[in-house]
Amino acid sequence: MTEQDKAVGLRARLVAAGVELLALEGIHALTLREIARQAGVSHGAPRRHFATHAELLAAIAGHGFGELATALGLDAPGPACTSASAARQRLDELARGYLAFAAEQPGMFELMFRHDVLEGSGAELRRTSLPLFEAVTGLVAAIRPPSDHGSSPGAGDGDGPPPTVVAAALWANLHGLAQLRAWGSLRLATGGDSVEPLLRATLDAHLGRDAG
Amino acid sequence: MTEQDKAVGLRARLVAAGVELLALEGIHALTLREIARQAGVSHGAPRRHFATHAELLAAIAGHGFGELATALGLDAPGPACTSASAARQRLDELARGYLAFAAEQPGMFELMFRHDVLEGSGAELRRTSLPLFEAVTGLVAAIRPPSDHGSSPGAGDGDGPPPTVVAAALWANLHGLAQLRAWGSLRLATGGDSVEPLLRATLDAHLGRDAG
DNA sequence: AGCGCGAGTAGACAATGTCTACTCGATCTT
DNA sequence: AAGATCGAGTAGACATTGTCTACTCGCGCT
Repeated sequence: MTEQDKAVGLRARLVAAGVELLALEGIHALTLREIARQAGVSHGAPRRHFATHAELLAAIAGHGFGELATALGLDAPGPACTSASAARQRLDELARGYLAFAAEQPGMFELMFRHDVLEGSGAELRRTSLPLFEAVTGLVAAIRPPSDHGSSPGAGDGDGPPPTVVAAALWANLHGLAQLRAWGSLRLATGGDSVEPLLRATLDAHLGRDAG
Repeated sequence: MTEQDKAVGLRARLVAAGVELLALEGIHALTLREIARQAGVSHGAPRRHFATHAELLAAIAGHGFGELATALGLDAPGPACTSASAARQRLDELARGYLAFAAEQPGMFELMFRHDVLEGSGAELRRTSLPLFEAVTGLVAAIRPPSDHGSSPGAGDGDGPPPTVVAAALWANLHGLAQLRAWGSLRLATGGDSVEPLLRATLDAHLGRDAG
């Protein structure tokens, strides 16, 4: 609405208006016309920058992925976390940050993983979550290094699955926790709505119980 | 459309039309008027049975929960699964059934966990998933019985979290796997789109690696 | 027989996404 | 420097949607 807003271009202004609207009113308020209204332009203006409504929503979701990456500290490369305990602690931070983001910005979190609304633009957005997954994989590998002591792979109670698999399973677990909490199922299941014991059980299950 | 359809009442016919439409066209086709069209009535007819569009969608989702319970064999009480290995095998079945349902009926799975569209009716629907959770909890308890050998709680590498927490974490993990696979993220993360290794890693992580 | 009422119909209304015609101001050409 | 060009935003039309409000019809009841 201000002069500075006008300077940044309508595209960014529309995304900003959508983000604000999403946080304030929820996902149902993200109509094309309402976003245009909030940005102070006519309902036909967004079409110059986004071919369709879904593209605008995808841009808003993209902003959310950027915010998530920032909240998790994935913008800067950061220290390598060589020691296992440091990696474990970093994974604790990442997991808590992920759940906190989902809890504090439920509308944005929901939009980010609504593939029906993102449609074609979903593929590119999915790539945005790749750095997060790679970071988790690296940390998992730091905790459980690929032991090269020559045993045959997959024989009995060996080293367990490779870090990629552990990281994906852990990520899915975190995502499920966030989703079910947003849905209110955890309150029903465990009585309280605290995710803390569930988060601890999840991390312990996938990464081992040794460190905290 | 047939005479028998008319006999079962419009309410059930609308739900059936919605289920069929959801499986065939996806969630975007579930408009009130399209469902009414599919059921062969005017667009005002559903209002006699469902006060609002969301209520009709909630009824369709409820049908989905029933189908899921049937697919998982939760309608009949079934044998108690006293032995740990039998319980573990049953959990394998449940997990695979859950993922299979999400994969085979993606539209229904998505609708079932879209709390924004279920609105007020969500609370009742959430209760529908309670039997599933209780079954998982019981099986987890059968695998890891509450050891009463008197050690102080939470002291070091003891018995781990109670079955309720393990069951909830495992359920969240399965749900996250289903969700991320539906979203297409697993293909990006692990290369292949097979959930089998992820499922195995998940079960092993939460239930221990001893049995298969 | 007359009446009431449940159930479905038809139309109206506001709101939405998309499309098209148009306007206006800046930039570029000759 | 005057006129053409084009990007960017406006305004209106159109089909579709959810909801609301008469209205109609058929069945059972007193």
